[in-house]
Amino acid sequence: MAAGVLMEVLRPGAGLLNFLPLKKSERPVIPRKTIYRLSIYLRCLARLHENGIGTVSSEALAKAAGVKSTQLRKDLAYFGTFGTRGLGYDVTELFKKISEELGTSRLQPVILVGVGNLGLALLSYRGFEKEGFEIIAAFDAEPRRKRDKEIKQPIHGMEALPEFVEAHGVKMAIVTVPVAVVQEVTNLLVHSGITGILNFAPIVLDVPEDVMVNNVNLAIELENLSYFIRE
Amino acid sequence: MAAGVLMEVLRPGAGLLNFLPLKKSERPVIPRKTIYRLSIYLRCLARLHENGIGTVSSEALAKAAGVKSTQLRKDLAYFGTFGTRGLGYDVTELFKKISEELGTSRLQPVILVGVGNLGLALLSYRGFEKEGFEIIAAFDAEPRRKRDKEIKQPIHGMEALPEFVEAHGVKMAIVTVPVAVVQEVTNLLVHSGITGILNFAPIVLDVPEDVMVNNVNLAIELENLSYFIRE
DNA sequence: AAATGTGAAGTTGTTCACAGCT
DNA sequence: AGCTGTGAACAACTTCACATTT
Repeated sequence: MAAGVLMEVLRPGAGLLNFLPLKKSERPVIPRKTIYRLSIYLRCLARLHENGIGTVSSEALAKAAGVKSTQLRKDLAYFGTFGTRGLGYDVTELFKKISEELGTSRLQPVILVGVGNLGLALLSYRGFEKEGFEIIAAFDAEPRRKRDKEIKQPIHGMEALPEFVEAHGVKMAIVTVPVAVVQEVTNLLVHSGITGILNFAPIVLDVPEDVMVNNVNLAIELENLSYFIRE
Repeated sequence: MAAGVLMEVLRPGAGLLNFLPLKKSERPVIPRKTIYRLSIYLRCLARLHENGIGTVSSEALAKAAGVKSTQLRKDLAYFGTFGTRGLGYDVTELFKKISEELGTSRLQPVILVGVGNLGLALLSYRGFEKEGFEIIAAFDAEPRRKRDKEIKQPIHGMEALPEFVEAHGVKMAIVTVPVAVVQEVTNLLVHSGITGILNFAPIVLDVPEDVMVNNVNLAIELENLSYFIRE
């Protein structure tokens, strides 16, 4: 599998489509786009593995991921050299290395805020767990309201959020609340200790420097498509 | 060469972070990232307008959009000059100009394929219509299956798709089918005349050059967040 | 012979600095 | 005085070309 998209990250003050967050780790600084592609490579490698393929060339893997082979090799070069010249890469080993680099080895707990249409769908979306994330709880201003659908996660009121986040050491939140309240909700999240936000509201969130926001804006994706397909 | 089977062939440029489709219109070639940002500016302008603000400086608008003011001005420069020096931009006028440039003035019909969890949520998602898109119909392999939720759009069987697309002149499709069938569905869509696809499956689709695919991959978004927020 | 790894070249995108209007 | 518009400088990213290894 693979295929990433591009909803780029917006940090207030830096801009759309910009670069690395300031984070000055000792590790080599890896460009954001490379990180994105590493996720894609990971999914392609998973498919190769499922099909019993043990070795792959940069050419073949790049093709599956939709990039040039030189780019793939450059991307890998940021954090090591794993290939065998004349042969290619060991699928399992490369998977493990990229996985380590991305830090996706462990299961990450995530909360979701805003149990409306979209939130409800995401709560039962299978795609997350398979990739190492688990939405462990949901929060909503009206937790008791009847939903169209049964979900396995509990829905709490907003007032329970700070304590829950601290108690469970949650660092990431998916935010699917209406645009009118999203900044307020964000403030609460940040205050509670959340440092990564996946935001579905069509607005640029104001957050401190050490908090990262990834925006997913479906209307913009459509608009973008519509621009490029017209004559 | 046992690998051939799952290597998705894709057109150069498909996938993540790619560039302009080859489309060489007479119009100035505007970078993809700029187009993305234009959509954001548009939404900021709409909010300014709602708040009764008639004039805005590049500085202020850029701040709302999360970019630098020079970038905003450069973006606009690709297709005209609309500001008044010493004063700024007329909100209504700039909105209109960007809207024209993006071609979002008219309402675009869209179909959705794959009425599962996510598809169902998107069908009742309010965010689209407000931005000029209308999902006019849905298609699914099991159109009669009972859904958890009432929606206003009709759900047709896959066999009805080609005729419908032609009859209604639909150009864009949102694809929320399982990864196992997404390529097959894509082939049908392309064959039916669809040229813009918003794909939620975690795989790189194989499409002809004149078809554009935007991928939305939520697991990758989360993975990306998780990478950048760790210490 | 086949395929990786990488410096160098090339391309694209962003920011600066300031000229030029209003 | 304030703010836009833009060439030039800069930075990031991609691709090329090829030396290197198996």
